[in-house]
Amino acid sequence: MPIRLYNSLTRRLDELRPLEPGKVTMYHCGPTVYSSPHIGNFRSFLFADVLRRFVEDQGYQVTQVMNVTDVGHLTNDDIESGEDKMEAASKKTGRTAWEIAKQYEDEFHECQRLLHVRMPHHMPRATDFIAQMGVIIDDLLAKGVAYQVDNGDVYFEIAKFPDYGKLSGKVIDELEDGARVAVNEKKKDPRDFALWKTDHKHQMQWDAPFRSGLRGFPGWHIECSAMSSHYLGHQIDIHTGGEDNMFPHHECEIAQSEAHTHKQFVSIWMHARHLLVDNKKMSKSLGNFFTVQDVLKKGYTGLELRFALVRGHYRQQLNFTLKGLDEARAAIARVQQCRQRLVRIRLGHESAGAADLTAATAQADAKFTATMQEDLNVSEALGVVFEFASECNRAQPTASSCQQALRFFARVEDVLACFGQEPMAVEDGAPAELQALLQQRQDAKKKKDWVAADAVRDQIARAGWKIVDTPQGARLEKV
RNA sequence: GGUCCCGUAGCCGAGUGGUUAGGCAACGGAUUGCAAAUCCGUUUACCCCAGUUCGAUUCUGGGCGGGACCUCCA
Repeated sequence: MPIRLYNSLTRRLDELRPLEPGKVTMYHCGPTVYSSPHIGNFRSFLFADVLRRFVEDQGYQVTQVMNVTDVGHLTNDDIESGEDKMEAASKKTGRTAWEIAKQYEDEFHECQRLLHVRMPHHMPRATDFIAQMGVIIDDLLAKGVAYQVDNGDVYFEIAKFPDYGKLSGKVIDELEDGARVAVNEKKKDPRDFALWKTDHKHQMQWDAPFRSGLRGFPGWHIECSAMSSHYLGHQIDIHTGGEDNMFPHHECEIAQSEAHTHKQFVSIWMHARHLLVDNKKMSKSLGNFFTVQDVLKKGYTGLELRFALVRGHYRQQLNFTLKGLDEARAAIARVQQCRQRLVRIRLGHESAGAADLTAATAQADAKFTATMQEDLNVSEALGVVFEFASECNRAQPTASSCQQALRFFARVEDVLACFGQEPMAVEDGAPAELQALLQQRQDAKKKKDWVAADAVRDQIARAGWKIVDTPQGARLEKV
């Protein structure tokens, strides 16, 4: 069965058919490093991560590139006063744009780690690709699809690229009601977008690679064309981003890349819906704005946050709440509890039964694959996982069945990474002093001294462990 | 104003033209000294109105409500 993915370009589910059999190239529009990454950013990046993991799970060799935008992302692309976000952050803080970029890039990587993201193979910075951008700009000028205005700015000329609008479906009439289209007098068409901005005062400035003497910095869109072609070639299989990237960013990428190469830039465009918080768009003014660190400071783990952000279908708005994180915690515990028991039976710490889970495991595995193949239906796939966990809990399985079931859970973890590693058998992990306390409690229980027994239980709980009583006796589990 | 998406039980969230999604929460039961975990059972579903159909939550049209993009945002 093929993987089918919703392609924003064709507006239907398309089969993933890599240009090179067995290999898949992916490009993801990454962070603009001018502020701390927030949970909405990571909804998109975790979607990309799950996509990569599942495609790899299906046997493809994936090459994944995610850019770091550290220059050129204007606060407004069309207005002359549009300011580079890095520059704006610099003015606000009194630190250099380079320092700011470094700080937030590091913070971004830290968040990736905390959220169990499989690192992309390449995470290039825009500032390291000025020369490559220059080559493309030069070519676009030579081809006559870009033009330079008197102050040196270079713009891509939309009129020379009839396909402009094919991704977003935007057919912009110049005098659209309600849309705030500011007119830059220098541009031939308001939709024309900047490839190069001439600015001698900009902190981050380079000699225009296509014409010396013109100090300035690149436009935002051109970096993605330069970096994706550098690492992945002129044509790539999948390109992702948040829904807001579709227009104008991706539309512009298509225009400049395809005008440059005359080849179809991307086979499948995928866009993640934005995250809502308390059913509202996340914004600082509403007080519902969370960075990744904000959430972790509240005592939630990266895994719990990952679960909460990944569990909904990527093309559906997902409502994030703190309560949702509590639910995530409970849901994760349910699966880990189940795996814990399977591990114990496999190792002989708990008695095995006669139930054969082979068929149930194979069925869950096949269902998991099928739901994920259909446009990454994570919600339904999680349903399969939970149902299977219940099935395991109900059964008194054989040791080898446990082994099989655990392999399935390991696969789920490899793809979704939202439950955690396979739990250890608890005997392997409990410190000796806690084991001694456990024995004390057993003694107290024997004497029916419930007060003493409960006191010991509380003491163990404070150490981060809990007592599990079973018909076979009591044992410790890490909370 | 233009383009588009959504409206499912207390909450979150899949899916389907006729058969239990799932998670969390709540309640009852089993188990337990009491808990925890686990199992069994239960509760309130498909926004409204028309239409198509033997039958619609699922398709079509209209209405109401929420959201997104068109401006920086993942």
